[in-house]
Amino acid sequence: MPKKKARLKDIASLSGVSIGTVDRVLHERGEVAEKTRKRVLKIANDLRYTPNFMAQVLKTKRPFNIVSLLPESTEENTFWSKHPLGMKRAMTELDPFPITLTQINFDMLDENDFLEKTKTVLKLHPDGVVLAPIFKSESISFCSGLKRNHIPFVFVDGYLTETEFLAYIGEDVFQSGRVAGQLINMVTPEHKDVLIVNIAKNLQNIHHLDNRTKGFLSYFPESDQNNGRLIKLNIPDTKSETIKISIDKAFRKNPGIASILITGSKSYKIASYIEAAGLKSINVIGYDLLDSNIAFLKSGIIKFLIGQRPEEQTYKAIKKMFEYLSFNKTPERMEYLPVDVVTSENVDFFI
Amino acid sequence: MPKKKARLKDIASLSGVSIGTVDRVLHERGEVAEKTRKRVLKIANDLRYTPNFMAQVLKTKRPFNIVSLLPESTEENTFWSKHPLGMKRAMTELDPFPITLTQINFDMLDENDFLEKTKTVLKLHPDGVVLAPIFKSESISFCSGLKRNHIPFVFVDGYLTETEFLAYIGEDVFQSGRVAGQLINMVTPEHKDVLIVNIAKNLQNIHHLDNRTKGFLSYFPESDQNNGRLIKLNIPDTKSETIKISIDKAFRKNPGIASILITGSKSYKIASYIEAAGLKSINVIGYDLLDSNIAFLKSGIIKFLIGQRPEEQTYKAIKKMFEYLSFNKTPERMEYLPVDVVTSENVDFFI
DNA sequence: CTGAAAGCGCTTACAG
DNA sequence: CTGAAAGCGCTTACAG
Repeated sequence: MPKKKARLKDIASLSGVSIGTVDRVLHERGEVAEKTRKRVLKIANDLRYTPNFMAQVLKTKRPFNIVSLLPESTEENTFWSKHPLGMKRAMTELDPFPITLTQINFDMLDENDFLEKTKTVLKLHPDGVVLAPIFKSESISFCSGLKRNHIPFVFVDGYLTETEFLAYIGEDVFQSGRVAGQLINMVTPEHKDVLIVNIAKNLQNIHHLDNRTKGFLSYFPESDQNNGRLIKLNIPDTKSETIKISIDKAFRKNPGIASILITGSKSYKIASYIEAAGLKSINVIGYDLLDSNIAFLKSGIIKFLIGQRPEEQTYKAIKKMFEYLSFNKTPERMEYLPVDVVTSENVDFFI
Repeated sequence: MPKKKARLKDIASLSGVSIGTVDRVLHERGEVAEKTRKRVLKIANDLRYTPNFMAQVLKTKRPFNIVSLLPESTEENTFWSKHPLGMKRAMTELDPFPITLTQINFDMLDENDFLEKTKTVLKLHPDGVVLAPIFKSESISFCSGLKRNHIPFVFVDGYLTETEFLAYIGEDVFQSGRVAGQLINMVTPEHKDVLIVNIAKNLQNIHHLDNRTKGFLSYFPESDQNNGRLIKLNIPDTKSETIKISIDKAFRKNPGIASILITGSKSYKIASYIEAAGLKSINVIGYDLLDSNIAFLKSGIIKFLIGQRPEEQTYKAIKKMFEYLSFNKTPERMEYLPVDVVTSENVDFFI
């Protein structure tokens, strides 16, 4: 069974031609008599020829340059701090291959900065681009530019159906909302209310969070448990003071609240309020394994965090782009990573 | 920054020697004047030389033979059906390299069969072995035989501290018990009881399940919630009839039971009973994503399944063994895979 | 339309 | 102790 691999040489000698001719046939470079072609093809097939990968790579020296365009991680928003790690891991694995990666970051609160950075990317003449399409219309026009230049691109974190992206690697946002719905439903006592909190400064985030909220709400009609109310609260600001005031008000209006879902990654801000207010019996559920969230998970204020494997997103994005460029391997277009349910007892495995 | 990689040739010309000499220095094959050695080493260092992986593999043709020794998947126990898939995935990725894998399976209810199969393994003169040490004393003596023959071995599913294994990839069994404890604690109403069920035919399994049970129980003293009792039930048989009788009895004796933990992979057997008895409000929590368990998860009878990524265990075992054999890369010795919390809403991502 | 040859970077056996 | 050369399997430019 582990019979030796056939080589060009084997095909050549069996077909009575030189390896040059065999290669021409196999690579469809033409200039081969039809009769020869057929014969060679048949023998290659019979021998189940597959090229020796090592020799191929050793020989073809064309280097590919990948450029990533992602939001920069800030103190206010550390969600994006994991993404570079995934790219680093991918690049380490791909070290033997002739590829380079240039990482460009933009300010996710500033569309003009994004526009600037797209120009920087184009100037680098990338062979492939990995990006997070935070700003919708700006991203669409950037992607159509890439398309015009025949530069393939892979999305992480979100995707735009308006563009011809090579692949998307990331969360199934709607479904991650449903998972939150199910978890909240399990831990909320009957007839108690649930508060759904959106904290978002800009429109882009709101769109994303809306999808989660839709998924979350979609869980409930089917469920026979829990008849409490689902109360939505939008907080258009990330300041602790604003948050405190909003939540205070919500609690006063709705004394039946037993659980809170935070649709974005800032659950630590709510948890911090809950802790200060001594509301230990409230179930807090949020998203993303930020250090500050994990601290509240471990101290018991946050019951569940839902993870979306940011590091794996970029890791896979780089790998897929590489395989596409180097070996013409067309990737699975939509790859939804698992929605991880994380508690204080299993969180250590995820960090 | 992506400056071109240094080659032997570069080092050779800078040191004023031939590439043969450079190679001798770098591989510590001796027969080099100390002065030359030092000079070459310094230059190699300055150039940050790392060998071209592709060229190395292309040249060194020594094939490595890995043998796996795992329980066979049976109709009664499909847990082991995922493990071959992980090995297959690893082998597909490693297709370009000269390795072979021979899979040997044994009957996990028959120690004599295991002993027979260990002989088969040795006869294959493997360069490395991947095994699940189900039978403790038999595995220990087999492993010491491997050791004597300088054959490295990697454990999956469990490990034996008595042996000099190269690596373990698998669950943190105790911690997976704690995760179960936490989940049960979250969904069990106050003052209600929890039933812990061990279903095991043979001693080996009991040992494994005991560790989970210990982890499970360890969760409770710390918790301030839930003051119900924790009732243990051992069922020394996997027949549905025996199970029915045992559970019936447990329920009659303890009407306060609100939740059931099954410490092994056979929660579908309990779920089937619960469904038939119409006990919809009982929380059932079990382990492992067997098809039959997943069916009950989706139908709502099982609330949580805890997954241990069996496929990833063997995938990583093969990869680590390969990297050790081919590139002398000593792996992380203990690799605990994440304890996955799986519900009906996120299960599809895991299969 | 086809073949012979050089060369990718490394390893190894051989000659000196 | 050191160098020159062959060869792993493939690709590519060149000669005919």
